[in-house]
Amino acid sequence: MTFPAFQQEDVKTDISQKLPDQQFLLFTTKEEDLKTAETKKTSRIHEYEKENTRSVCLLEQKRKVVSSNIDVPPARKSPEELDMDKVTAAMVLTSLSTSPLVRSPPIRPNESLNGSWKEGGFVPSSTSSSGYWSWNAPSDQSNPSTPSPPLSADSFKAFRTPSQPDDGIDEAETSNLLFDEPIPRKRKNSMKVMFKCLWKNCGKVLSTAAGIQKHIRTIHLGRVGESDYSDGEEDFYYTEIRLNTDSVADGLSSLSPVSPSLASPPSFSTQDAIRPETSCAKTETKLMTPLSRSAPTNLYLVHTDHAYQVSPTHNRPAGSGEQKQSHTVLSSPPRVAFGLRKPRGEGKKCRKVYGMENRDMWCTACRWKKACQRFID
DNA sequence: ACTGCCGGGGA
DNA sequence: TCCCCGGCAGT
Repeated sequence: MTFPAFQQEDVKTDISQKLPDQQFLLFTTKEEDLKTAETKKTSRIHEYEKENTRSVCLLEQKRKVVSSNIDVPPARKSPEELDMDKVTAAMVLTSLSTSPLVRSPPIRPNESLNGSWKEGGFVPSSTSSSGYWSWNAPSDQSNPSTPSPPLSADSFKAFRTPSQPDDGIDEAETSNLLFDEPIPRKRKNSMKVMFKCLWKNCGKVLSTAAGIQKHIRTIHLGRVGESDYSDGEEDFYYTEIRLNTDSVADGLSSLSPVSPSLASPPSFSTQDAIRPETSCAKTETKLMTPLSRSAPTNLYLVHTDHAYQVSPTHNRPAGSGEQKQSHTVLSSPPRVAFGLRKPRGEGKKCRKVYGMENRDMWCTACRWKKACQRFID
């Protein structure tokens, strides 16, 4: 019987994303279960990305392959393992039935079409000891050196080894959701309101507004001790989504980040925001020091629109004396942490407008190599 | 390489 | 205070 095996495996995989490690340990009995789940998830994510670029025609082919694989017998297990897995599955299913997140968001459909989003693919950080799960880090973490083979029906077949009977079902269904095709096997179709964190490369989805606010405060704003404090502005950074409880992926695809700059409300200039983003993501999985946690550059950039400035220097007037501090006070990532240097102005300045030959037409500041006062950004 | 501009220093 | 410029960082 294949289906139970699929369920328990799949569930365990999802659980590994949704619960802190300590809790997850309650549900699993073996360390290799953790590893297997992680590995599978990673490769599945990889596969999903590829899949999105595929045509509907290919999907049809794939579904055939998948359906033929559903009957493949599951990996052989000893009777004890099976019993243990049954117990595990029962516990997990019971737990999930009360959990807001039934399925993890395996992919955001447009992600593969956009480089900057792709950079922050979903990778479960189940190895984190911080107690949070998150999607972060580049998606090709699974195998950076070897690109995935071009996808064909054959490659799908190869991908679905008998030890992974779950992937076929899971993926076929996700494909249906992504491409808005009728779903053969319907689960209950209740809608659920979730809240998605819109901080770039985060995408955390929680069931309550309070939860997402707390997430933003603790993870992105670094307000650890003041969990109940709210300045009322977090709602700029999460969005309400409605989704089928049988697939979070569907919900996420419905709010697909058409353009990263549009989708992420704190619309930082992307160049400035992307790099710090990775460091921000890292802080979730690493030991959080006050410095590393509190000052992704995007926070610095945000503060012009919102009061999210966390940097201790945020009350200073723009200008004097900040640059050197970022070098001397901070030891590790020298500048990325605090975007202390004022973002370079986009517009043309006197130098560009008048040229070097008309230097006398420049504003005083430009002549003195100071911040232009005539063409202020 | 070009550009914007911070930080420092001379007059 | 005015003015200049070395040097850093973004494009």
